[in-house]
Amino acid sequence: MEGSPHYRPLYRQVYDFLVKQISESVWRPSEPLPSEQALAEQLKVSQGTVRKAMDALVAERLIDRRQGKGTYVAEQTQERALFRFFRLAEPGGARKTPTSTEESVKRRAARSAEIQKLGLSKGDQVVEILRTRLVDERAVVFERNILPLRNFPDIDRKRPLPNALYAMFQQDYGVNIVSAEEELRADAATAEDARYLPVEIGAPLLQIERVAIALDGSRVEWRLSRCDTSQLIYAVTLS
Amino acid sequence: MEGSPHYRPLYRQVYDFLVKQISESVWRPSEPLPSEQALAEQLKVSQGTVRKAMDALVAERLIDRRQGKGTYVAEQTQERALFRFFRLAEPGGARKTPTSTEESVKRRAARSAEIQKLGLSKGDQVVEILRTRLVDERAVVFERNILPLRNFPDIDRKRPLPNALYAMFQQDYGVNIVSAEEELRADAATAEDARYLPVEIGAPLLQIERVAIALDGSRVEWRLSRCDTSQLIYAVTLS
DNA sequence: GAGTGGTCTAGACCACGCA
DNA sequence: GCGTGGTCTAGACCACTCT
Repeated sequence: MEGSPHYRPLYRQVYDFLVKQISESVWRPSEPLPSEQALAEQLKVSQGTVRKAMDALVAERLIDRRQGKGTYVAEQTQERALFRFFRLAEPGGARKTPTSTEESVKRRAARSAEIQKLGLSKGDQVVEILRTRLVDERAVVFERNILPLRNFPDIDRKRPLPNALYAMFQQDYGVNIVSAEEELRADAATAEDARYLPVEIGAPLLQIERVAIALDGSRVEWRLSRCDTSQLIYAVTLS
Repeated sequence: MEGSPHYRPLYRQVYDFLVKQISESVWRPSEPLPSEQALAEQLKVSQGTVRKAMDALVAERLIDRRQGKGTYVAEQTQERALFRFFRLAEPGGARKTPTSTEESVKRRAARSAEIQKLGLSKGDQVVEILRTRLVDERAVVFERNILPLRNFPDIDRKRPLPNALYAMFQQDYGVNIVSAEEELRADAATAEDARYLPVEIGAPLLQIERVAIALDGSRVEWRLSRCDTSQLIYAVTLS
């Protein structure tokens, strides 16, 4: 009793171990984990305990279980990464695949808003990406991404950038995005918006502000999207 | 093996049984279920199987487990129902509690858009509720609700309507809302919007269209909210 | 101390994928 | 037919709440 103020179930410890292996790339995306039995023996716990730990990882979409085959580290394919967080769709729900046109990629010192949103320190550098995203060959989103350079050391030298950045985050930098906090509001189109999107100044746009959260809880992307929702809608399911 | 094309695990059958008890109000909101052991004996399965079935119910927020005490049918208090689905908050995430002013409640025949959205039949009746919702004494949302009369027989005679309709749905009609599909877009304020909200015609508003889904999968509410997001934002966490 | 949910085990058996 | 994940059991013990 005394000496252990915080009770920590066995399966939690197994969970932490598994997360560690994945985040340190001991097991890499699309590779199989050892079987549940093998892990149970290695960690000296029962198969049920390993299973319970894995249940949480499945829920967080960090691993995939395939009955009869094995358990694999989930891979963020372009397709999967896109549809997980890109919410623009046709009214009714049919998902649309966007393409993206890169406008600019710049490295610079972080500004105070960015320092605050991303939990950086003064003097830290960031990479700013401006893109226009098209659906059905129509420009519908003008997007500004801010990435801490420390998490993505040479990202400003990679061209072209893929459509789904998060797949690249995982592949090239070992950064797994597990969730994103979004704040939406309606706003009038500015002159800058009108330069990138076929809208009139003053037209209503949907602004999406996103902070993406990595596996270790750190905030690794700040994104501001200005969306023309005259043809598309932003779809969410609350539960 | 033949004769059973669809494999149906035991815990699924237990799950179905529990859902049935709750949806038929055999166990009512805030009341305790029988203990896991008691249910296991009654249903002739092991405690672990009952537990696994209940895990799903916890995830769907239909029951609450309290260690040392028991398992209870989740109760949609005003507070809980509100914060579960009402997403307007201050920038940064601090939740705001809205109040509501009732503008009108009318019973009428369903229109074709409503028939389609709610899966009704021609000639079915609906109740239409118009409300203005205030945050910090400021009108920020103008809202139109469409409810099938068949699900809520005398709802047009209840006054005043509570702030959180879903708590009343559960309490008075046994209807549990488990999820909601929302479609958001930016739109310019119309003359009607300007009558209810302190905004200029043409100002950008956030429109939220929601279909609420009940425990049995049926769509029981269609809601259109027009929101002034000059002070507040719509907050979601994607995961 | 009695009763409830929560964890953990060891072992059996089922469903599935593949060679 | 073997190996993997998926289900199910019976029983032990732990943590928590209330009396």
